[in-house]
Amino acid sequence: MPTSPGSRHRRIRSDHATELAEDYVEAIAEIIDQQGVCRGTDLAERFAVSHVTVNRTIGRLERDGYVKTEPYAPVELTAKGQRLANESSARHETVLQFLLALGVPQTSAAIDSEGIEHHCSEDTLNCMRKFIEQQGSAQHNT
Amino acid sequence: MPTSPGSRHRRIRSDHATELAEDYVEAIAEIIDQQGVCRGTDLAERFAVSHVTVNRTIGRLERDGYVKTEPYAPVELTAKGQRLANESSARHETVLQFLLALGVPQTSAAIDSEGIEHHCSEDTLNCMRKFIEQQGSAQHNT
DNA sequence: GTGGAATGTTAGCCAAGGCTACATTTTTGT
DNA sequence: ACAAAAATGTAGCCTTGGCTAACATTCCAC
Repeated sequence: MPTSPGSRHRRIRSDHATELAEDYVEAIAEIIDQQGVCRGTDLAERFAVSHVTVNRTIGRLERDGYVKTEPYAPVELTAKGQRLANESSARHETVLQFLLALGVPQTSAAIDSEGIEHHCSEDTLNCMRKFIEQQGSAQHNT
Repeated sequence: MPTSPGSRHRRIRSDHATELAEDYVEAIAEIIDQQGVCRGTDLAERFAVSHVTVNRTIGRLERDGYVKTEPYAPVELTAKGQRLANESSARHETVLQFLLALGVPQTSAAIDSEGIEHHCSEDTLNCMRKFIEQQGSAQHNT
């Protein structure tokens, strides 16, 4: 048992707390990018939950400063939310590209990357980036 | 957006539901292996939660058929629980060895592997195993 | 400009996974 | 043997993240 017992699990628990937030801001940014605005309904469909659940989750995101909402208006990201969305989506992309470079089939890579992205330290992400590069240049010699 | 929207997230949510169970049975098996028996206190310390939380989690595990308990007695795994523990710990080990082979520093690898192990499909695990083997044999040429 | 569809809100329910405080049982040390 | 300490159990509370049902608002079409 290296490092203090429990510390790792505390980290995992706090990860969980922000996972949903990350998924939401990432989705919101993507939807705004694609469709101009993001409505609750879009998120409900995306996450396959009821619009009520979306509503309350958005409420927590607003409480925590990630989004701005007005009644009956589309959801907008704050600067903080935008920042989190960017980081999150960059991380997601890294993990996805890494899995593909590793040889994981598309469908599995897409699914797994969404679960894995929330649990990668900078160390791990760096190694993934390095691997992607190496694979890219290795293409020549194959 | 390949595959039906939402289906992935449903999967991620149901993953979450079994994550704790996997972590617990894995820890229980390990503690029994090391110390002969596993008490609630051991788990509370391991996961850095109160003994009350452990107690209730164990209750759910018992309800779901993973463990057997008697009041004031150590926790024991059922066959089902043992099986899950074995699978879980094998997966954990694969992910850990993979991260190390990738070049991730020990500490980060240990932490990340605990979060990642729950989100890897068989496809991904297979690719990880293949990579570990290749790295192993590549040692010779370095 | 009114009615219906789409969207948003509120109320109230549930389970999981946290907690503290207090009661009970078991173990341990003298 | 027995008191103190450690472990376990119980009661009751909280937040998150799900849900349905009922109601309110907005928007578009006609």
